[in-house]
Amino acid sequence: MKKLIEISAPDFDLAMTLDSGQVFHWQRADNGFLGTIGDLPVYVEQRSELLRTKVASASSRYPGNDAKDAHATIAHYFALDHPLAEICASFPADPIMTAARDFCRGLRIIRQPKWECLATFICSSMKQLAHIRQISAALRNRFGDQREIGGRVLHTFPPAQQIARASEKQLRECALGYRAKNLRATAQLVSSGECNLEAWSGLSDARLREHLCALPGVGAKIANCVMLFAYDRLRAFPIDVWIERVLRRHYFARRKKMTARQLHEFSETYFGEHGGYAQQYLFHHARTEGKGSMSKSKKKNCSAGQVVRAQGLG
DNA sequence: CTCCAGGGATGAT
DNA sequence: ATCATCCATGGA
Repeated sequence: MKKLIEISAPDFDLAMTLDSGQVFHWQRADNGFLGTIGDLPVYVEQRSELLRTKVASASSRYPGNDAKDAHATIAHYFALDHPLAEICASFPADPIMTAARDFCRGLRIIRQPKWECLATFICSSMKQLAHIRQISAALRNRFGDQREIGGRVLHTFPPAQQIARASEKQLRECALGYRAKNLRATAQLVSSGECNLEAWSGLSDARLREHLCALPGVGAKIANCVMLFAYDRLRAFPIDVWIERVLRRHYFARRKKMTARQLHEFSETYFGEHGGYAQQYLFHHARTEGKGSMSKSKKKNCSAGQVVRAQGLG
């Protein structure tokens, strides 16, 4: 049996959110998406400002059921409580940011389970989205628990304990390559209790980043992704090659010799208290715009005209 | 500071 | 069918 739950979701674009490179396991099904939220298998589709969701009912994980619990779980996961209008209003008003903001209307930074997010982004290093999806699916299928919904089988993301006792060879069979060692080592730190991801919620941004960067396979970029996508640190500003390109091309077109350090300092101050949202919008816009008819050379010519003036920053 | 391994999908020829 | 390109971390 399934339970149908409707959730009011104004100012939300489900498909864009799930396709913006922050989460990698949702699969299209019927008119919506199938995936897990922690232990809970979920089907979700969007009808304008309404989410129609189905969850397996009478599950042992939801004793006494409650659609109410599932409703809260789903609304929290998709961060429907983030004040999107305020967040967008806090962005700097330059042309690049404004274009990204208009393009990404309804895109939200979701709240992922901490271990799942950390593990997935350790696997993401030097990989493209399509490939990260495959790694995530392979790990789930091999090490996760089965959950059934609507006659389909999904898999939960395997707990740290499960990854910790897998062999490096088994992990490499999930196409992890050199990341297998890092993922396994981090899983062991987490499952042993030496690193308590939940307890880190209480740390300041700077301390949290330090703790994350101390884990094998985690550098500044991945630490910022985990802070943004799992710890609700909306200021965290991950800089990958796409964002670096955006910054150099549009914000520093005239200054050739910006070091990575200078770019970090600029992005931390310039984009403000919701810099992570700004980053996600710039990222998704840059990756998605003109996918289709426009050739590369045309794209280049197009964007060359839109250089943001230095504005006395940095 | 610079250089580079690493590996599989995806795009170009 | 082969070749080039994409990419974060960590160590030399």
